[in-house]
Amino acid sequence: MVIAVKVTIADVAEKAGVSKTTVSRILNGNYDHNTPETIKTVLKVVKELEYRPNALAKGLKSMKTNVIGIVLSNFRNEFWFNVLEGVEDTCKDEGYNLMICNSDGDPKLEEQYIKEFQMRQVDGIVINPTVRNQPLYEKLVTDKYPMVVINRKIPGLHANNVVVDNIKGGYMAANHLLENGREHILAITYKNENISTWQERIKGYQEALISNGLTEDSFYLLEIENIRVANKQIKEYLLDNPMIDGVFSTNNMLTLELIEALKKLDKKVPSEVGIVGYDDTIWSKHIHPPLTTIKQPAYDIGKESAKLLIREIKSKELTTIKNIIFQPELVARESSKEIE
Amino acid sequence: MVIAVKVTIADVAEKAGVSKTTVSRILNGNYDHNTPETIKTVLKVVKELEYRPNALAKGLKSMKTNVIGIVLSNFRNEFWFNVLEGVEDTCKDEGYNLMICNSDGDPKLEEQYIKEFQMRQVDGIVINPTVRNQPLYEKLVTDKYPMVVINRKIPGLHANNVVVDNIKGGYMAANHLLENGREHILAITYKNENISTWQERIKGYQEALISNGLTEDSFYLLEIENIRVANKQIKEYLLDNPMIDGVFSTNNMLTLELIEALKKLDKKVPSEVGIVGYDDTIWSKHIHPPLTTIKQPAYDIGKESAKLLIREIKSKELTTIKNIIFQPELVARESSKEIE
DNA sequence: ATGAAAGCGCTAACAA
DNA sequence: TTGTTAGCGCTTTCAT
Repeated sequence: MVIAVKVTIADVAEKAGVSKTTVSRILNGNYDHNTPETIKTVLKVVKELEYRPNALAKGLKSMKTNVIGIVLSNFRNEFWFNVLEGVEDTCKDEGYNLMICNSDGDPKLEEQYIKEFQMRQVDGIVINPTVRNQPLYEKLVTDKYPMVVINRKIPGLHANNVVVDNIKGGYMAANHLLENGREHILAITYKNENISTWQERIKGYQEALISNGLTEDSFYLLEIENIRVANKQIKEYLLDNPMIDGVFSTNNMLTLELIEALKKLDKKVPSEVGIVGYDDTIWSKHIHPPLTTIKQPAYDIGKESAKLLIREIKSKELTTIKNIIFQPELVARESSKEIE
Repeated sequence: MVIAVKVTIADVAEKAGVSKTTVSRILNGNYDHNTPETIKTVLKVVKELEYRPNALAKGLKSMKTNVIGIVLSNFRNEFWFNVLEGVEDTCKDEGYNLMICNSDGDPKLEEQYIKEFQMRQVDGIVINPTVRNQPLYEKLVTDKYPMVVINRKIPGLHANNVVVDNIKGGYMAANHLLENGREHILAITYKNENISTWQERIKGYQEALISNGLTEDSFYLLEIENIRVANKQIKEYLLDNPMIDGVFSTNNMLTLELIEALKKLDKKVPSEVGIVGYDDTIWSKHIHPPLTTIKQPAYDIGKESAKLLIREIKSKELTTIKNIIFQPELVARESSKEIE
């Protein structure tokens, strides 16, 4: 049995009878000035000794780690896993590794994690911002720390941004319900004044109503305090507003609660209430009735975000800030079927 | 505006008028031998300069990074996200950061990722093994590389292992169906000869049938080649075996396909066919009819795995290998309701 | 074509 | 109580 001993470049050099420099050069593909024999022996010794470069030492010299970090605000939503898969795939393709953490929506935690990433000399970060850390984000920008802000907009922040057109998404949802004969459409969203995602989806909803000739009097908006009270809030709202015949849910967790609430109240979908949800989750088409959703290209968002970040990391010159806006898509199913 | 410049311990030392050693000591809490004034000035300068230690340099010295790596085989299953959340929470509590990658079930990729983790001097790894890399796993064990194998057993491998009792899970599922009047119970699983997870769930299913007085003639087993053909395979099987009145699905993705197939065949759940699925996913109780499932404590699995790993990392002496077995739980809902 | 030596930022013996 | 120095494993300039 071989006792595990860490083998360094010096061991390789010694055994191969050359200098560390030579080994380093060969390992890094600077073949140009080396004898074929030297190359061969060195490579052979590397194999024999199972030498693996120490990334720490390498990084210390070059101040590059080939690691990017991602700060998510939530591990409970399928959407983020698809994003993550995209990010991970890009990392694999580009030779990066991925550090991940979960701010859980807490700005303090977010700040701490970002600082840890920086201490670890992570080459750049992808972040779904809590939006409560404006000064921190600003600092990252002025420090020219490679960064991509994802899924949310931070007002006034001059940073790479990858988002989906949420106004459009909201518009499509509400418009679809109107087209299918609904007249009193409720929009359900999380209560959070600062998050562009929710604001925009609601804005789109409002625009759809207006462009269909309705007025502000026809806006029905329910803001959920948090997921735990969602069910209760929704039931109460629907009881107080029995005219509601269509619901646009801006979040897939809330959609599940909505369905639950409707079932409890014995309101039939779609005959009495039509539903459009957000995010075409894996279960959307399997629930009863199959759910009409606004689909977001989560995987591509992740993929492009990481690509954008790595592009910025690699480019020596100043890269211009880039703004990628993906388009949502309506997937029509039974839950929003036309009222006969 | 301040130009971003990386400030090192030397900068702090100089500005504070002390040596690097002193700064280092104070930063690491070795206050014991320092003047209160020294401490105060140093800390003040650290603040002013916004000094952040370079984790690379630190790690190079100590050969410890306070990073653990996790190798998942799948980013598409809610189960893993709950596991991940548990891991991440433990990391946060214990001051570790997390690197993540996705082997996607590919042994080659898995091996590459593990080696990368090692090059990065990751302190330890959590892995859901592809099971096709036996020599690699053995080597990690003999090298005493801190590791926790999760969710699957590797035969003969003397490593920390955190799993759920899958035999019990399979048993509970089948037994529950029998208790509720089902007589011809199909078990659906992925075709993969080597994965303990599937084998054990099927074993439990068989044990349940036998202990209920049935014989091997009553075993109905469908092995799915891959998720894309699942629907087709299931439909064909059910057509060929119309006596099936109960189905145990060993995986939540397959369950969705199963439901789809039953709908297509116009078989009513639970009146004609009773269903028990695996993993109490977020949508289980919302689909139609609400799904009876075998629930696994995914979050706790993640949490305990990371704790176990970090315990091993921190312990100087040889730790004894630990084997944690979680118990599954049956969540009874409508999909398996008794035949009247 | 190859090597010696300096140095990345930090810690820790050892000295003072 | 504090500082000097060596060195973690690697890359890279500058010699040769």
